[in-house]
Amino acid sequence: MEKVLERPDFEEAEETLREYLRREYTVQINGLCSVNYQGRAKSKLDRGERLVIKKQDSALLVHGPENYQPKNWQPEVDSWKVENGEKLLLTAERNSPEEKVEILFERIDLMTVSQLVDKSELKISGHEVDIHESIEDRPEIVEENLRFIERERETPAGFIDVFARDEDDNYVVIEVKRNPDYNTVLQLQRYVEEIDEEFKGNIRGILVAPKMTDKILSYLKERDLEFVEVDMEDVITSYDAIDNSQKGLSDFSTEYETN
Amino acid sequence: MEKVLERPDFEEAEETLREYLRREYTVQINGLCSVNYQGRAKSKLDRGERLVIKKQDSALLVHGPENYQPKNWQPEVDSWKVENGEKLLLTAERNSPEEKVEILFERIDLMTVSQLVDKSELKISGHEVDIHESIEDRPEIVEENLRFIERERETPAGFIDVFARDEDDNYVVIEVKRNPDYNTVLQLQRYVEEIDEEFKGNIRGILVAPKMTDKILSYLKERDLEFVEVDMEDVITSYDAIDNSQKGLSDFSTEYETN
DNA sequence: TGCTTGAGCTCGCGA
DNA sequence: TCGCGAGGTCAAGCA
Repeated sequence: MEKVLERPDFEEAEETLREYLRREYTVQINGLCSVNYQGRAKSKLDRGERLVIKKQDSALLVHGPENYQPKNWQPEVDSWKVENGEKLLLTAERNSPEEKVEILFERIDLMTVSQLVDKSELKISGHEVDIHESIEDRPEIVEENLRFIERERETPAGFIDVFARDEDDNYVVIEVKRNPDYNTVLQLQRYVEEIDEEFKGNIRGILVAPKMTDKILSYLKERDLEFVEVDMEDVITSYDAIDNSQKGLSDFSTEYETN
Repeated sequence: MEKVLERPDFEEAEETLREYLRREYTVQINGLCSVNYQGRAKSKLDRGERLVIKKQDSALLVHGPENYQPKNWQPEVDSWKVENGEKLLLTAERNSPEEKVEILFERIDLMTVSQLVDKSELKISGHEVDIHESIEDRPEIVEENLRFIERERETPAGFIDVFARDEDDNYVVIEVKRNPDYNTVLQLQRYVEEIDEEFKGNIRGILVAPKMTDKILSYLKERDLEFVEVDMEDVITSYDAIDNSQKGLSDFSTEYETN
């Protein structure tokens, strides 16, 4: 840690901010503050104890004691301002869109400065594209004897995810969605209509998704469309587990229930 | 701050976690760690310096040095586990959906515990509902001599935001969207068709939004639908600005450009 | 509890 | 730079 200041006065806090409120540094501030935002919308947050974080790309987060999401934020700040009077006012502005966050500190409990070094990229599997690749590798996930014709086939209504033929040579339009909704159904319907225009015959439409609700299923049935559930277990690529030098530690562990 | 531990060893860190890894406490950890996630998807994040936050509602955030969003997280953790070996392994699980985040610390630079008190609610204006209320109060924002008939009118295609008549007694279907897209256009079209079924005559469809793109505008025109831009300034309610005991401080201030 | 929808969405990709 | 779509979306509101 570059700096750890407990209960700094505003002079010290101001000075520290002036020095480290640029890129390269991560600044964390625990303190009592109120926050105003104006830009795409407008918000006001009265005094409360919060954790303010300025990241190294000038992202600003104001986290309350609860929730995944911050109460206020700014994805990328263009310019900072520090004003020290009876209270300490930190202003973060950005230009596009034009917006501003003002944080007025009445008390600072802790201010830390650090330079986080993190070159690792998050490797993640289970996105929509991974479903695509899975069914491309193994079309039988969707249906036995399914043959691929084309991927990303263009129609006037947009791009069809997968275009195929089944074992009876029917054309099959496949739409892949991780989180399907009503619009997905309408879109699939439009694709089927387009293909029907082009080829006539018995055109099948299949929605491939890892989960489904009864309501969407009924929308599909109303339109003579089909649903095939894909198991995400089949889709997710396996990574090496965390270094397993930790194995056998379970004896030392204790579980805590949170309420 | 309840505790501020610089460079604690794993014994001390483990002990602190066991004591404070329950609700009511906010725990912040700066350290070198790697993170595995498995649940709705699967991810692996190699070693790097990060800020780990456990909030008072048991939300877990793993923030890297950049970005608004955390690299890994868990919205609400049901059970925690701490294992101390060569490294310190923190496991957070939740039941629905079933998923797990494992954080393996190789070094802890700072660990702090606090209890944030924040009873203030965020007051925010500029949501879609605020646009609704504005045009309900002052229909002339959309068009002169527009008369309001009904809000949330049900049709087989869904609920119409605002149903009205213009000065020539034409029926007007209004769809309000903060962030309009192609689906918005299709939806409006379906509403107009439904109303046309019911009433016949000249049915107008208006999309009311604070912003618009050329593409969506052309979709609208293709379907003989209209667009009215609403100024968010007219929509946003004014709150009291931050306490202005700070006025006149600008002389002391300095601006910093972030690269 | 499950489903639907908006979000100051954010973020990444592609034109 | 803008537009589009996905997200481990989250979170609120309502049935």
